[in-house]
Order: sequence, then C-alpha cells, then structure tokens
Amino acid sequence: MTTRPGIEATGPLIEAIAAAGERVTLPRRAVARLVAARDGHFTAAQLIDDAGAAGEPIGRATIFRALDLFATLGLVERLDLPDGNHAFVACEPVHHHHAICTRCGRSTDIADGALSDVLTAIGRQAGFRVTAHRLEVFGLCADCGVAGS
Amino acid sequence: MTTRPGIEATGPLIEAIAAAGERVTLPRRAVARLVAARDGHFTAAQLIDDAGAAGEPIGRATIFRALDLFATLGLVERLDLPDGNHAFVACEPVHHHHAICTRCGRSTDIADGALSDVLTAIGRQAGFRVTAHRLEVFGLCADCGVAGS
DNA sequence: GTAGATGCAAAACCTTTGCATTTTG
DNA sequence: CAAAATGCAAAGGTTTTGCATCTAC
Repeated sequence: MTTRPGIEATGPLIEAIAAAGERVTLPRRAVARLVAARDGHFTAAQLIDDAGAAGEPIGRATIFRALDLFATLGLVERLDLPDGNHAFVACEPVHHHHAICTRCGRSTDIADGALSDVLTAIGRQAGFRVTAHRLEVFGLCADCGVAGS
Repeated sequence: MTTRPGIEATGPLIEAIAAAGERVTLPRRAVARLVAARDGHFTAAQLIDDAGAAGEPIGRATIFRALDLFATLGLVERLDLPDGNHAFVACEPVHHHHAICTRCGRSTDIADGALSDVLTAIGRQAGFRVTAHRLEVFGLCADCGVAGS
C-alpha cells in the first residue's frame, strides 16, 4: 500500500462521512468503529465506556459531537427509551424503524412497509399533513419470545 | 355552595385523580389546571414557568411529581420531541397517538386505528412479539397547512 | 497553511432526592 | 390522628461549551 490513507480501516460509516464532505478524523473513525461494534441500541454513556475499555483516548465531548454528526448525517438515529433516557442505534440511511426488545435490549430493523400509507390516511382524516413520523416498537424479539417462559 | 369542597374547581383531571384514590391536594389541582390550560404539548420547564406566571406558589419538585403521577394514571403522556427534549400532553385515557404540528406546536389526537394491526403484522414478519408501541407524528395541522404559504 | 476538530475541565441543564413541615382523608 | 404530599435546597447525572492545541485537507 502507498502512503495514501483511506484504504485501511474503512467502513460504511466512514465512507458516509467522507461522502458527506466531513473530515475523517481518527476520533471519528474510532467512534464509528465502536458504533459498528454495538449490536442494539446504546447510550452515549455506554459508548464512552466502550471507548475507555477499548483504550481509545477519546474525550466525552468528542463522542457527543461525533454522535451528533452521525445523527445529522442519518447514520445513527436518536431514540428515546421508555424510561426517558436517550439512546442511539446505527441504521441504514433508508427510512425504517426499530423494534426494541424489552428483554435483551437488542433492536431489530423493521421496514416502514405499509406504515407511511396508513399514517397518511390517518392524518388526512384529522386534517393533518404528515411530514415525518417516528415509531418505536417495544416487545420481545424472536430469541427472547421463544426462550421466555 | 356549602363548605363541601370538590364541587368547586373540579375538572376531568381532578376527577380522575380522585377516582384513582389519590389525594386531591391544592398543588395537584393547580397543576391540573395548568395542564388543562395548555393547548399543545409542553415541557416541565414550561409548566413551571406557567405556575410562576399564574402566581401559583408551587415548587418545581412538586410539579415534576404531579406530572409523574398524571403520567402514571394515563392522564398525560410523556413524549419526546425530535430535538431530544421531553414533553407532555394531556390526553384521554384511551390508546391513541399525537400528531404534533411543527408550525404551531399544537397536538391533535389521532386514533390508533389500523395501526396496531399493521404493527402486529410487521412484527410477526420480523419474528417480533409487539407488546407496546409509541408513535409520534409530525407535520402541519389543518390550520397551518392551509394558512402556510 | 488554514479551517476545522479535539481535549480538557468547567458550566449549564434537567430531574430527582432527603427531610422537616403541612395537609388530606 | 396517621399517612401522605409539599417545599426547599442540594445532589445526581447527562450534555454542552470555551479555548488552546493539534490535525486533515
């Protein structure tokens, strides 16, 4: 390999950052890696812990800023847990929602499917022009639903 | 009027509190009044301001506690704005959702309608047993949609 | 080389909590 | 009268901010 960087630890997140014309910095790479390593949703605090555990010397502020950037770019979504805490989930840049398992905490992507249409119809009835919606589904995932007593 | 209280400033909220066997205190009445006076959604901070403006000598803690009680009783719902802030809306104790106008901030109740079914179906596809869902719809209400340029 | 990102630590924020006092039922 | 709610103020945790320094482009 030549001295040209960018070919090394490149992932979808990093590519998206570069594509958006944002600077690809070491800390951002690290955060992207940590996010990618996460399975379900995670709080900022958890990511900060992860960073510490992974030996990444990243400041809390930087993590918040990176998460904020990712959210702006649509690479992660901010969501709110039933207990009132904020969390994030990595996500594909296509519109969809998350089904969060109340047992194991993992989140499964669910397609928007017929939802948009249903919403538009419901909105129309109420004289409402729907421009955006946010859905959070809670329940038991396949594993927990079966395993659960 | 006799000395029998309860007939005075009684509202739906107060009645529900009494019906639930919770104590009907002056501060709770005040908070109920403030909530009823609100049209759309409101944050705890706003209610606290309202209280101050209305000359109600209620402590912040009490407002948070009252709001919490109301939420537990299903008289108000906690919701999360796109900007990550928490808010509340007064609501009927039947399952439904809120359509929040991004222009005037008012919220319109929308029936759950076919949503539950759609969700159950979607969830089934993903092997997910849906036990709860939370939907927040954003857009323009009838007034703003028409008036809007 | 320059605009932008980082780190640190302090500040700001919102929400909860403890305890003596007051109120409700 | 006893149990529960209130108020105050301080604690708690989370997120943001300022500024000097460093890095990516």
